[in-house]
Amino acid sequence: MNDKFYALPREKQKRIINAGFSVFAKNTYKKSPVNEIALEAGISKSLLFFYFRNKKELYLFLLRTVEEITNKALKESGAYEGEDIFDIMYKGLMTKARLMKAYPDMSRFSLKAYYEKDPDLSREIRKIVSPYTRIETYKALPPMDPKKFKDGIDLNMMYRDIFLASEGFFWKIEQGDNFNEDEFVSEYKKLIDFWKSVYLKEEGWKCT
Amino acid sequence: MNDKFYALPREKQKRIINAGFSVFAKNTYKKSPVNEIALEAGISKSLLFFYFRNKKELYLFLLRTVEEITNKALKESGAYEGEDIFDIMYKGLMTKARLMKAYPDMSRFSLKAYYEKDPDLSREIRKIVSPYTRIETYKALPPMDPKKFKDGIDLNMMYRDIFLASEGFFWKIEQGDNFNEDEFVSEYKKLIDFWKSVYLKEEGWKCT
DNA sequence: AATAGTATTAACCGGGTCGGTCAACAGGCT
DNA sequence: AGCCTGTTGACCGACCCGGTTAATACTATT
Repeated sequence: MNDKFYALPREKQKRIINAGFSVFAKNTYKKSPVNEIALEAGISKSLLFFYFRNKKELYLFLLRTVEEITNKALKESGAYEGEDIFDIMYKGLMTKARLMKAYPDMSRFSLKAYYEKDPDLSREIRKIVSPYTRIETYKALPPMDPKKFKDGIDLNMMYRDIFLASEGFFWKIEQGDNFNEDEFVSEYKKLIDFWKSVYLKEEGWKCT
Repeated sequence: MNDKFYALPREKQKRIINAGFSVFAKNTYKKSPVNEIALEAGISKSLLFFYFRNKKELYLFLLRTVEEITNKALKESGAYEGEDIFDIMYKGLMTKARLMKAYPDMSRFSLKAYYEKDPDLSREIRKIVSPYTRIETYKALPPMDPKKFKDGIDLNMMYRDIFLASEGFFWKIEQGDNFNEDEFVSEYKKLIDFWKSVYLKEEGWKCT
């Protein structure tokens, strides 16, 4: 790929990247017209081929970009160091919301990439996509202090419930094209507070 | 469309229908090759064009078929007449499982149809797809007796939690192509039982 | 204003795909 | 053989798509 791309104003880079996410998220790799990406980015197809040698290079660049963006966001949010499970979830939510605002089609793109079947690509895709991204997260639940939770609660099932509801929540948002960040966050906060009230012994602090 | 189609053995009809669901679920209407459908159904493209005048007719037929199938299934399951919410959910689950086994790609197809943008189609799609199918179901929660639930539970939030988790559950299953019906049902039963244990006052009967 | 250098595009090419048609074929029945 | 019904391979014209290239617009420098 042409290094000139990095010299572009960030604004324009993002427009191109998002256009790529959008088109590749909608169609298979093979059925995603480069022209459509260029159009959506507001540039000509020729220029796109000036920055990226060919379609494949563009695609793989986008895939690497996903990794880069998410890793950076996760590190910045401090989502890894968690004391209590609800805190972790809240942090995760905020980063996800920020990401969805900046790159609306990124997650759908990466999901589609994960299931891409094109023989030219699948090998290289699996080389780039970090395996843990799509792992069944609920199996790696963080250590929790059982004393904090109400008696008789099956913690594994609790985590499963929370995890599934979160997935459903994000999924519904990714479906509709109307994405109001504030509403999104406050709705999810309500959910977290509800879970706290149901599962936690002491109805203590609410998340800020 | 040609009435001869209905004279076909049910087996063959289903193969064609499912092939249509599968291909149209993967791609946009415009980018769904009729040939691929024929191939997947094990017949020739020519024959497909013998039964259906053109691509559009085939598509709309499939859409009407979705309505027909789901309506029939819902009526048969008695999912409408519900005493308690968990019972309703359980019935709904079983019908959904049955449907997913018989028509694996149907729900993804109908979802995609809902968001189809093709100018030739969107008008006629909206004419066929019954509006209530995609309504936010959790707003139409059935009348519940508050006494049965533990004190202090926010019933609306409870229903929201359950609804979202179910969506997430179905969504995860629709993603992966491995669909084990038994495992599916038993997993969901576990969830329902968990919810009962958490939300209900008397830990009574488990669902059969 | 002329030049030079860079960013950007319109026009084009060859190969492939797709919706749709049609003449032909296969197989059972009389 | 002749007929009917179900089925297909081969074909067509239009369009699409990845990629190239020659030309244009833009900007800065002299």
